[in-house]
Amino acid sequence: MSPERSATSRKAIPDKRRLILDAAVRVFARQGFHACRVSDIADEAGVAYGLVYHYFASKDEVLDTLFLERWNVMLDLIRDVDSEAIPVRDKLGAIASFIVDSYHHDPDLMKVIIVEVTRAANSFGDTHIGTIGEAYALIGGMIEQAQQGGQFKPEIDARFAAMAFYGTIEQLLTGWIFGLLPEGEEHFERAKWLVVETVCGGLESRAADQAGAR
Amino acid sequence: MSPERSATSRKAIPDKRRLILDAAVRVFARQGFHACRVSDIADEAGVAYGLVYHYFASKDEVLDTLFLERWNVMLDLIRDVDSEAIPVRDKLGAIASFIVDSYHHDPDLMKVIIVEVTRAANSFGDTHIGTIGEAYALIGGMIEQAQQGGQFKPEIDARFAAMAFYGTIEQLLTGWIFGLLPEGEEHFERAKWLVVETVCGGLESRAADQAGAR
DNA sequence: GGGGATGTTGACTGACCAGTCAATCTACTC
DNA sequence: GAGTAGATTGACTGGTCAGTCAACATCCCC
Repeated sequence: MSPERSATSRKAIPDKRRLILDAAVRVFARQGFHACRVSDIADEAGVAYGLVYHYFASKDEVLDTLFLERWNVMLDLIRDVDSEAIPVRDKLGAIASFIVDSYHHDPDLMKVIIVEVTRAANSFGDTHIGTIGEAYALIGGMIEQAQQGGQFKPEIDARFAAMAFYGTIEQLLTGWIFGLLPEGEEHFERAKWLVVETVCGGLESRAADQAGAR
Repeated sequence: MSPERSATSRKAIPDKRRLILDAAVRVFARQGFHACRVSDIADEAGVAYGLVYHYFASKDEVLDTLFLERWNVMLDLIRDVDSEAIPVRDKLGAIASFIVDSYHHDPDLMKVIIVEVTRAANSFGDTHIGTIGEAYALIGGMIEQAQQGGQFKPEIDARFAAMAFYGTIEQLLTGWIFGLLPEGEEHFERAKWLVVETVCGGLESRAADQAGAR
């Protein structure tokens, strides 16, 4: 029936599965994981209730799949960036760009990941703590290297600095998700620059040496 | 029966209510809001199931109460700090200190607030979006003032900068909550300094002017 | 010491929903 | 075109749990 990629996929397996995953993103984003029913996902996807359980063992597994799909892409990107011979500022800029672009292209998915996984200490966050922490650790490693190279000051624990960097980005996304910050192409582009400039360069103007500084 | 503050409180109303709230903090922190039952709260508090509904209209109202109690204390502190005639760095430092100390003194409560409210875009976060946003706005105002005064560079949108600051703190708490960062007196003290130093001064060492800098 | 108000109890109910399953359909093989 | 394997359907079930309520306890005022 559907003309696209019938030649690529040996059997027609992936279509409906993907349909369900994409529908789940929309439903989770709109109602939240706990508040929605599995039937909402099936309805949104236009398939029968039972089909969700043909492709996924449980409601949880649907969210797990969505999270891991995206997070692993990010981990790959971070590793790629890390292996390049470019300044830290550019490395961090590439990561910030990736995350902001991810939100730009699929805000619902990023909303779900942040709201339902990344901060969900008692449910999905706990399940995926290893995977989540890996990203923090990779960024931390990058920063540590920059400290050893003299580009970053050594007195700030690299792990803490990594959290500052990632926390800044995630809070920007949160601001967009909650409608507290202006969205749009220009704002997204500006945000990428801002994250790097804030975390690397700081908010203080270079000219003035603060009176209260040690 | 209980000797403490029987003279202070006209009637013995507050005791059991407080008991329930404190028990709820522990239960929410341990199991999560959605995963726990109201009977868990009652059991933890050592009171009958129905009593929870004598003091609170719903399970939701228990969490609402916990969040508002704490968040309003923070809003008061931010307003107080804002009205003082001290450098921005000290103002931001005072806010960071307050939040870190809050976590130090009652990690469970802060865990619940961050995990269940601050990022819960589809449930409690949405309900309290006004109250939450007020904190961001106050911090943003502080930063804007510092920009006008020349202490902070003007090219970074103050609202975005406020998110960077708050996001950094919240991510540190998240790191502690998930067991990804070391906890303890020294680490908490160090974290306060780190937040301010990172956000105000940046990660880059002053000496080196980056090759890639514009 | 009567009587109203407030505090406290826990069994019960009604709704809700994740997950099951037997039946039906589709597509491909030989 | 019979046979098989996987895809798809949706009615049903079993357990869970928020919130109700009627009864009992305690306190305090007159």
